[in-house]
Amino acid sequence: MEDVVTTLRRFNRSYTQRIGVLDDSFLGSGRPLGPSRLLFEIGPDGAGVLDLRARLGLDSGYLSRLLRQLEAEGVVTVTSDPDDARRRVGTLTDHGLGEWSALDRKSDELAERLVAPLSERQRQQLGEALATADRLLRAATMSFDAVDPESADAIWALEQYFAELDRRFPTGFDPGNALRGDAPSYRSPNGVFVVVHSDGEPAACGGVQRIDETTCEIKRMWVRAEWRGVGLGRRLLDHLEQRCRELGGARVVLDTNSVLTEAISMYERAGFRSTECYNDNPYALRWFEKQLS
Amino acid sequence: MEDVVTTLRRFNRSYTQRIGVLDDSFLGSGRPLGPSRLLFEIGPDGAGVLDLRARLGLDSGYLSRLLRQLEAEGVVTVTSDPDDARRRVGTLTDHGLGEWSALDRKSDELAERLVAPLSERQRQQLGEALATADRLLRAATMSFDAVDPESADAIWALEQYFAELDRRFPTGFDPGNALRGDAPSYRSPNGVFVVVHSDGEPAACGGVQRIDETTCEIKRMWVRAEWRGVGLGRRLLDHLEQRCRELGGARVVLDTNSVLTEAISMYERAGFRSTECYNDNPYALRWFEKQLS
DNA sequence: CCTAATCTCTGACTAAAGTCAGAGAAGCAT
DNA sequence: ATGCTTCTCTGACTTTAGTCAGAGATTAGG
Repeated sequence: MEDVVTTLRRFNRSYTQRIGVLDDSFLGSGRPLGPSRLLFEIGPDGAGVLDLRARLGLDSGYLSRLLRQLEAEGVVTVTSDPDDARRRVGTLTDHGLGEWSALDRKSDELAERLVAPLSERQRQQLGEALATADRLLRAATMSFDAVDPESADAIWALEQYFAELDRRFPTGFDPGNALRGDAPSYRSPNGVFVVVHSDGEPAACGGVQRIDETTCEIKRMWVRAEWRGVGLGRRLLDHLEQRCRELGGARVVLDTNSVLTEAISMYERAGFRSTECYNDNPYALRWFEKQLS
Repeated sequence: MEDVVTTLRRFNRSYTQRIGVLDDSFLGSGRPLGPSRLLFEIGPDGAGVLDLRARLGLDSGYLSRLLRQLEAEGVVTVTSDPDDARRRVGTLTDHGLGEWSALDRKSDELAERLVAPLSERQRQQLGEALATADRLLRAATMSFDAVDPESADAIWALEQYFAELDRRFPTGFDPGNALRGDAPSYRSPNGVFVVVHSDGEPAACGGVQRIDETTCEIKRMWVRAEWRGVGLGRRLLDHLEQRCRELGGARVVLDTNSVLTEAISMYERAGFRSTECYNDNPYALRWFEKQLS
């Protein structure tokens, strides 16, 4: 069995040679790759310039110029962001929307032409293989970001987590004022709140707080449903353990509820051992600890 | 189940965003992408300039300049091709070989880093998915080329075919002078010989010759062992049928031997029906025909 | 209010990635 | 030998894809 690095490199070489045709949809449009990519990325919903910079990896000066160009061509409108006048928002004109659709259609056609020689069964196999590869490569390229516990992403993730607990606990779950009240616990110097991002979208979260001289507690671990099954929970757990070490913790504890069976399984596999009740959390039925080396 | 075009386009977008890191192996080498790609493509075995042009899609003028640049840097040597003094061959100097190795190693490291967050099982899954996708995309992008039956690729493919028949026939197979003697039959205006290429390498072959006013015969159909299982035989058969139509045939015939069971299966699935013996081929035991619409 | 940070824009510029025309040499067929 | 095709190379040039500096406006925090 060949190793994945070799396979990946071979695939990459072969794929980029072939898939250039998908990236050629701008040809014939009278517009080079850069402005075409930008037009496509603005899309029917429009996009903030700061976001476009991040997504396309472009310098603000260059992006500004490209936008001016597209404006001059009558395909894009640039306005100030109502929430922050320093920022700009790009939207497509009607003409721009027509050009966007033409690009989209052409890309569809090019992709269709690429797979046309394959039988129906092969197309299905290809689709499945690509979906698997996509999922795993996305899973491999997530970023683990320490964020403020009251930031938009943190709030959103916690709301999802609490809603799930409410659904799964027999008597429901009432977070009370945990969202805002507990926030300081997860800020420096005695805590941290981590959101895992995939393409800028929150995929998981978890918090660590120091509870005494040698002990840290992991709380609020949650993985978005669509990202379960790719080992993200385990990686987040490992990451949070490392955060505990960085906070000076020699031991890490956590509590959980018996209905969260897959989480308990994961903790045990990660070396957590049952321990005595260490807090008065009304929803906790199991308590775990682990010595950090 | 989502369709493969949508999946492919999504994969493409996500993949090209991430895989840019693999293409960054030239960074820090003091050399931009173009010359780095060329150096890599010349490789430890060297390469002909005409071949490099095809592979990299570059203008001869620009390629000449890049080679001059690499020569000046002492990493490449350019000499005339001994077989044709108009052509050039590029080879790596010892210094160039060192730089090639460094590039190769760095690409390995970047790929390794990309998949590092995945578990062993996930890496295996990713490898399998990529291998499947690679294989199918390669299968989808083969070229069906009419070639001279005495060209190098045609000769090579036929030699492989004959060797396989020799192995599979109980009493062996002796082609006699078929290689050269039959060649005129597969040339315009009454015949054609097709080699299927994948990345410039022969993957399959087959010939069509007109045998009377309304009938063409398909012969010499062969698929390379490593390309079996992706429907290439069937596509070649369809292609050769089309070639028959282009030669004015309303009916197509072929002969085969009973031990070639998978071929017989394919013909039957493709609408060929058993017919009476139409020739004196000592190795043929089954004869098929099909009306072309 | 003040200060620092953030975002966009414009001036000025560079490097990279090429294209096209045409010349010279080599190869092939008649 | 002649004429045509093929390949590379050089001159001359253009477009694309940017980078960096710094100014002006806005926002946030103390």
